[in-house]
Amino acid sequence: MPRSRHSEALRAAQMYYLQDLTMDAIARELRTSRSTVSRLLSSARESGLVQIQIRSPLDSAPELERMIRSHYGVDVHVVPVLDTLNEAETLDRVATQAARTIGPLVDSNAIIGVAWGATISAVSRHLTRKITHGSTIVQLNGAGNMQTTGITYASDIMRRFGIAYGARVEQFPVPAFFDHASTKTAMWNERSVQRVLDLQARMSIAIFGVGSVHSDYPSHVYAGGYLDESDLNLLASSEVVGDVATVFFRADGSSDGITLNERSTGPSHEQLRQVRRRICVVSGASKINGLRGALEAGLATDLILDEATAKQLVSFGSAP
Amino acid sequence: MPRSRHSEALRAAQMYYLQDLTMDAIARELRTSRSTVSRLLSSARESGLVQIQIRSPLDSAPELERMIRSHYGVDVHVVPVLDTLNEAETLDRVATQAARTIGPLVDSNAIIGVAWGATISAVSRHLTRKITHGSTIVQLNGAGNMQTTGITYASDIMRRFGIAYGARVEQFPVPAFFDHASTKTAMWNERSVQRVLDLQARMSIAIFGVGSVHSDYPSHVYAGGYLDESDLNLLASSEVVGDVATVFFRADGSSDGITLNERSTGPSHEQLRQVRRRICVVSGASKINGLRGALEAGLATDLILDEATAKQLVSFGSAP
DNA sequence: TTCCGTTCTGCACGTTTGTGCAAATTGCTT
DNA sequence: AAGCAATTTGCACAAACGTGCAGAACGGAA
Repeated sequence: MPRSRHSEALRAAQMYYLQDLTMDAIARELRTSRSTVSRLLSSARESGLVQIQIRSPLDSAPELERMIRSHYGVDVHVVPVLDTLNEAETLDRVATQAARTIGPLVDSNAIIGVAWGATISAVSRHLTRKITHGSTIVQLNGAGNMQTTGITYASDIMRRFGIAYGARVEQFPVPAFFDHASTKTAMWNERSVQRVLDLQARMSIAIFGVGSVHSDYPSHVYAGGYLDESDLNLLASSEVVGDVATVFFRADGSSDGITLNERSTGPSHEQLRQVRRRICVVSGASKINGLRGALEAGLATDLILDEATAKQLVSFGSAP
Repeated sequence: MPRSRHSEALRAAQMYYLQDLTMDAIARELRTSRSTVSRLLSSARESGLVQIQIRSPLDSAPELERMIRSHYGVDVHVVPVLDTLNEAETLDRVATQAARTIGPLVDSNAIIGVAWGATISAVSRHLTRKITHGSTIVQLNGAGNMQTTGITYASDIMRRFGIAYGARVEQFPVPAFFDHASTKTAMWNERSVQRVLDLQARMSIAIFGVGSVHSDYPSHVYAGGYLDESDLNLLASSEVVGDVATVFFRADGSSDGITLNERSTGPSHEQLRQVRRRICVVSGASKINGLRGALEAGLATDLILDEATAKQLVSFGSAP
């Protein structure tokens, strides 16, 4: 972090990536050891000084991407992963690639809405740093539940985003679901809450996963003590297939008349669709139902998902 | 270039650069050998699929860059090079970095004006591929001289630019200087020439070096049989310090009354200054006089130069 | 100044990556 | 179908790279 180290890292990065010198040659010019140069380059990469991106010309994008793109109208990034890998490993790789894909989209003065959940948590752990000015990270939905405040879990995610982009972090200190819709109405008039809602209304980027009701690997929302027995029955009887930021929808993307949403703290689908860039990260084919619903609802503009799930999506999609 | 190889390269690049797998792991997933993966990655880099760039946040840009930027109002990229290296090696490194710096600036449908000379020739040899559509490379000034047509030399440069960006190439088949201004006037009315002039008028990017009269290592223009004895005397008596694309200027940037310019085929300074992005590449401190003149004339918006020359520029600049 | 905790450095080693070469494959021609 | 030239592959080796560790350098606090 000291100034001269930073500028040495810049020099080293220029020589390595722009002039194709070996670390050895750079070490000699910088009068230091090769291992130091290796470390300088690591830090240049980590601090976002070196940006590596992959631009796949649309016309050479694989079949899979083209089909999903044309069917759902989203910008799609399929993460190549062997179908045989376990869920945890797949998640890790999707998250790594998602973090790197998001990086270039973040700009100065952006307001970035971030949901919480296993997927986004994994993404937050792989973010690479990029210096921006005046950016804000805003939490999309409350995280408290009946047993715990859930605050640390969600706030760790938020904090990691904040650090990566040098952004201010705005938490949303409310439960995930209110017990009574009237409490929500009351809270929504509180000025502290309104500040957060106002930021959400001005988001330029939203980042979220999806929850799926019939997932082998149930989302936090369905398993973590956020909903009680009667709530779960309610979901079943409303034909809910999944959620985005704790707001539920059916297979056709509709969400009207799902009473639980009146007690949820996430942004309504209508509001979410106002956001210019809405990035959905999905790992694991068991989320396919939730994912399809979210896409039908038009919640995402960008979709990052593993190859196996992408294949599922296409095989369903071709016979609607 | 075959389709499947291209998409294998894309997969490999995603796994390597976006998921941090080793080549070994990628080889296993792709059911091929590690060396093939190594080659796939090379081709992904060469074909411009992988873009590596270095974004130096302005506030941490080294002293040197800030001073030049504020003094001359150009966007400057100082290439770190030991002051002790010989000219040829310095040129090679400046050219490599220049080529990589130019890459990201080239877009589809761009019209790119390219001058010729030792510096730009070196740059052309280091270009990395980037696929664009509908771009055009247009030669800025004629290359013929009294002994040879100069065509192959200049056209090699042009061709390399064309290949790198998948662009159409428009040569400018005229001598560097006419013997008589009247011939130029006549030629300028030819439709074949007008097509080129029209393209030049619509350039979005211009790329050029500078010639310097008092360079140890004189430019092609001053040594290559383009000018005769009396021309050189003419330059001396007009206090010319250098040229850009065979159009001459004095130390203060002025070029009025330099009669040789009336016979030159390069774009007038006035015309050049219309171009949105004007990239000047300079290697070697002996070009300092020409460079200062070019900057005074406001010919460049972007300057790429080696560190030693940058230091010279600053030390002059601070005592104008 | 001396002490101690922290950060940085270079070494040595193991890992990862690039590349010349011969064999295998591909694509085209006859 | 067979032949041939051009390309691609895997091997084996050499070059380049990352990192744990011990010692050096640094930066306060006493």
